[in-house]
Amino acid sequence: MSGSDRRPRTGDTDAKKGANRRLTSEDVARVAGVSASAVSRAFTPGASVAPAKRAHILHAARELGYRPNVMARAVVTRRSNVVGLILFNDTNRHHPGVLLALSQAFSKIGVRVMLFLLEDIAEISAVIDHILSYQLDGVIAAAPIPQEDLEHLAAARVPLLFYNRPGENGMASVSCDHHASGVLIERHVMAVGDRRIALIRSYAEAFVGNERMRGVEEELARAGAKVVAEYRGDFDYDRGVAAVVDWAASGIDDYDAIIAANDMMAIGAKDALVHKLGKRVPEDVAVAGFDGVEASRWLSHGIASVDQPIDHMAKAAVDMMALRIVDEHLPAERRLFPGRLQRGSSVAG
Amino acid sequence: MSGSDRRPRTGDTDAKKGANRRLTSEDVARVAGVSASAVSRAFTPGASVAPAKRAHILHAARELGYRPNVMARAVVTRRSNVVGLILFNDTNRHHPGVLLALSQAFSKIGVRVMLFLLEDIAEISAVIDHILSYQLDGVIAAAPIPQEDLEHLAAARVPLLFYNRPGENGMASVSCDHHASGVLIERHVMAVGDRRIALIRSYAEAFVGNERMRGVEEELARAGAKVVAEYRGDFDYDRGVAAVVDWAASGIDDYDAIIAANDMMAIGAKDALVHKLGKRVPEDVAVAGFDGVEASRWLSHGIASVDQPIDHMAKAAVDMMALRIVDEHLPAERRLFPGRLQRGSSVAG
DNA sequence: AAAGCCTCTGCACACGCTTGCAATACCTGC
DNA sequence: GCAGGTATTGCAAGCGTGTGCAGAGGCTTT
Repeated sequence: MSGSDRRPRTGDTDAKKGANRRLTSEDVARVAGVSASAVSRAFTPGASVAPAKRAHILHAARELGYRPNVMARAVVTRRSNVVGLILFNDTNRHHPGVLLALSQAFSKIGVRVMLFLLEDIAEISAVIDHILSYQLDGVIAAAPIPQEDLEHLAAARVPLLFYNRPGENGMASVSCDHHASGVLIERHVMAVGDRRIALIRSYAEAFVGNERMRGVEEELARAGAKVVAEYRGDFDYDRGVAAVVDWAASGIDDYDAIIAANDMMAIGAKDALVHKLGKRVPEDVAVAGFDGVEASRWLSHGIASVDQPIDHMAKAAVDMMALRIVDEHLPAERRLFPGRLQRGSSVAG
Repeated sequence: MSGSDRRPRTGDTDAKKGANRRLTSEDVARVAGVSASAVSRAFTPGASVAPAKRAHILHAARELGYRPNVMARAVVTRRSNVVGLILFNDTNRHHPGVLLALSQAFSKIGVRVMLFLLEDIAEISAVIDHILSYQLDGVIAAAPIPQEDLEHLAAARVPLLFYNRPGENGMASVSCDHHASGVLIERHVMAVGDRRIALIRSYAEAFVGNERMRGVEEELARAGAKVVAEYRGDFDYDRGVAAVVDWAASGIDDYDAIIAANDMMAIGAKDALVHKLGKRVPEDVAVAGFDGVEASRWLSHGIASVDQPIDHMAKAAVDMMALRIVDEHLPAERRLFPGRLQRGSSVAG
């Protein structure tokens, strides 16, 4: 039958500029003997098309290899089905599960992710600019956003959701309760009798690290324990090592527990204690961290930590975003998830 | 021909449905007292606009907070400035640097990345479908792609580039020379006198793992060393542990070196040797892996490995992709990068 | 048999942008 | 002063899709 003749771009009926046209709904329409509108409706769930005709059209489309052009659709519907994800590169490096969880949760509801991995906080304004140009449906930010850019996003009515960040001015957020996690880990450390605590902080602007340490310090003060050493790190393994080495160089060695702002630094500290100072963990010094990353559970580490329920968090973030995309007047919710204590051989008991 | 009477259904020039319109080039045009075309040209580098007028327009645009709608632009120019990145989730988990390097290299040339993190290989066809719908400018795949989908991509003229994969049928690819890396690490292990080798492989479909092991085995045979144990793993730490535990359970303990298909498994194997069997590394058994991941260099691990020059590879991949996007007839190149030996305390010497 | 109703369908326009083309302005030389 | 050239500019026709509206049937009701 000449009807099923596969002729994607020859000039039989129209002689268009066939040169490099892509397949369009009109091509399918011609083949299926319907209008372009019908094709559009066939691809729109719930649209008004006779079931038989829809099947026929979809068949023809498949035959030709046609797929609706999402960009064009986005122009008219003003919905791209793409969200932006802003992450610091070290979030991914220190906790790869976050990206994975978010990406997959979005994938499940058919939303695509445009990734913005920041190396430097200074890039953020440029990134927001791109996001606005791309008319993304929403943005999940695991990074601080300058006031000015917040306003731009608001003006463009792009729903914004903070992940593991405070929802400044009542903005929506999904976060682990890092303060509570700090309290939790400190109690765990105290429970085995350690009272002279050394702290390895994150850099000063890191919300997550600060909250954790705030929790630790409050609980520690409440229980009458003492901070005998402090170090400002940056979430990296190397800084954990450096902390312990520096303390030793300064003659500080009267701590009986180290609490680091994340697992990577905790592991670094533990490694330095064991391999540089020849101490035993946990007998001489206990070590604890946060995040419950994979490496923290390795046989050689066994770091006591506080896990983040990232799968639940990701699901919540994605659900919330989906709702806010549909209804922009939805009140901004702030969801907080409790961390879970992960025991480890780095703290006795 | 009463066609010249174009009345877009608005009574006046303004008074549009202001409700939820976004800012358009026409808005800027009105304010700046020019046509929409002029606005478009002002935003197009190299377009023909008087410099003074361009400045004026850009100023007005900034004042209003206008940004060109990239989706609309993409519809007409057929270029979205977005590429798709297909990765297995475990690539990111085991080697987070890859995503980072690629993402940042693209960012530098103003190209955005749409991320597809696969959990299961079965998802890939659906992903390709999405990619085609989104009319992405190109795709970098660090995963195998079924023949059928390759054809779809080719039909849509979407440039495809394999990353750390064979460029099947002469397709473009950027890859580390994993076979050579295998030879390299095996020589390194042999150099310290170890001749009874135990291998921890990846799963059977993993190209990277297979190539590495092929290199190892060739070199090993050439030098007259022997494979005394084998285990099929999957790139995960746990499988490294399991390999050693399983061998012990089967009474196999005459190997003097373990070579694993990646660092994570090497670390697992080393941890099991030390913490489960009470052996010493490297005195009793040497351990080596591949990738040179951060954790491999930690004090407690010190895994001998072969590093991939991922920054160079990423840059090459991005450059190549950029060229292929501009010129679709560019011959498919296959670039191979040599790995670099990373010494570690897990292999004596 | 006429009226009423529901289900489908195509037309035409909109979405926000780019770009070929023709028209205008400006400048040069004579 | 004018012809000829160049640098800008606006017009209008797309790009590929969604969708309100009106019309066409088909079916039930009276």
